[in-house]
Amino acid sequence: MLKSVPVTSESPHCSTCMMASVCLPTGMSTNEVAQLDDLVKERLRIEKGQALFQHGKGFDALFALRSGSIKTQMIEACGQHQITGFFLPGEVVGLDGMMQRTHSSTAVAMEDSEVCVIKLADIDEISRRLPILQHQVRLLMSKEIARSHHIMLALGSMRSEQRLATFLINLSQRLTALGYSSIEFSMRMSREEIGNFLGLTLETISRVFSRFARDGVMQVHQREIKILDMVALNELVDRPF
Amino acid sequence: MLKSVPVTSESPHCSTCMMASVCLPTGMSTNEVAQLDDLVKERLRIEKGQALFQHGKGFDALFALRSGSIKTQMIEACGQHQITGFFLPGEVVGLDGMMQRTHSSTAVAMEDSEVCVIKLADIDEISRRLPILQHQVRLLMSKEIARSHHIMLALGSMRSEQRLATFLINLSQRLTALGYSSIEFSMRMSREEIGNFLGLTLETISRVFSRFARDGVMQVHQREIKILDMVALNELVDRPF
DNA sequence: TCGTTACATTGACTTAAATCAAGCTTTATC
DNA sequence: GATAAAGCTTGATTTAAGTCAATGTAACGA
Repeated sequence: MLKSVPVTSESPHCSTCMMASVCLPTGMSTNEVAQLDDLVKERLRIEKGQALFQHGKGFDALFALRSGSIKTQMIEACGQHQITGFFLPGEVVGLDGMMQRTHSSTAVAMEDSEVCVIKLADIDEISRRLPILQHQVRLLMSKEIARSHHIMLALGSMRSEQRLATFLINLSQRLTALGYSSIEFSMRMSREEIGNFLGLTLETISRVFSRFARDGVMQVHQREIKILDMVALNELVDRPF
Repeated sequence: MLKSVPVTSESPHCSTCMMASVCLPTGMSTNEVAQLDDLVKERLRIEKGQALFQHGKGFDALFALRSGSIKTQMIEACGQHQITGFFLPGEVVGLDGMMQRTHSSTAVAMEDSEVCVIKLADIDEISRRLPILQHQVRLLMSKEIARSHHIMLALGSMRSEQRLATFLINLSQRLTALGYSSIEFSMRMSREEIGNFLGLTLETISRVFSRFARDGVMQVHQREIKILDMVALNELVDRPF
């Protein structure tokens, strides 16, 4: 199941972590980051398809994704489910359950992944002497709120092409922040997962990809994407019709 | 424009406010609430149709709705807009801009309203001696995240009847918390606003209301609603088809 | 290497909701 | 109290996306 990875002097803390610049410590000074070393006492390895946490279960920690990718989804009693987010390394998962003591969503690994466990109690303790940590958590939460609202905009008022364009632009930007190419990348999610996330069917996603390819906006081969005309892609989103 | 209402001994602080039990201080002890008196130094009156804050503008405070009602909306360059929330008295508006220093949405009064202004600086200062305030803010933010995710579920995977049913059930529950009837109430929003929020047109909203009325689930007369069969309404949401 | 399984594409057809358009209520204004 | 302006309802028609179905392609394990 979830395997714990001991945090020793070899496996680095925030202060020596390569992800620090894109993770929770973004924007903090070297000195401040150095004070975060007690924040992560545990790491977990999650195999592809396994749940990091489950809807309704108790909550006492945030998870910073170190490697791999994770999706979060709402699951209704009747079986219908909605993917609420795809997470990349450096991003923090679990904010929806913060302080309500239960998770409102389920997080599943899309490939073998590794997360840093950030216990709520430790956040409280460390932020007593490092107030900026509190701000950092609030910043993450407000970003998550703004992110959700942007998705609501897409789901509520965009047509299929605009939704997929928005999705790809966002993915491209986040990959760029991680140092990957902004125009050529490999998606970790299936057509079905993209469709579920965007409120469309897998067939519609496939058709829109084909249309984008036919129109010369991008090359598509399964999950490999190469954006040929980023300007056209952006224009699709900007102009309603 | 926005008129400031001076906070004097007559106009009560959190400790004497009638809304305290449903507002930011929910769940705090009498003793703790008593320490919040410096939190609100200003109140604002907003006339119907006016903006409390605008997308892109600077952010330095949260607003607790004291009376009236407010909607928040995302506005895109090309003119398309999406309502992201309707707020009732006791609810806190502005969390999306928290710590990013700019608002990602615009808040507009749906009727003459009054809000308590909670400066970020004051939250930080007071939570130094009252750590529970920090938790309270985190609780509000995590609720807002969970709320957004539930709306994503509705927008992404429900048909029109289910969306409207979900909306009405939620509204009913929030009104109940305020001491109003859960089955008979007056909506402050137009068909167009409901439609925009739920990713549907005003005509579809109107038709679904008519269908609900015809099926004996509720009585509808303009914005006055009387729910006759709450069980049926809930079942609509629970079972997908 | 083959056969199985999972995922992706494409086509034909259906449908839920959008659009267009006309009346109808209610509220606001002179 | 008449008139205008919003907002709501209902009908006819269109359309974007869904559904059903067949085929294609890549990945995986024996």
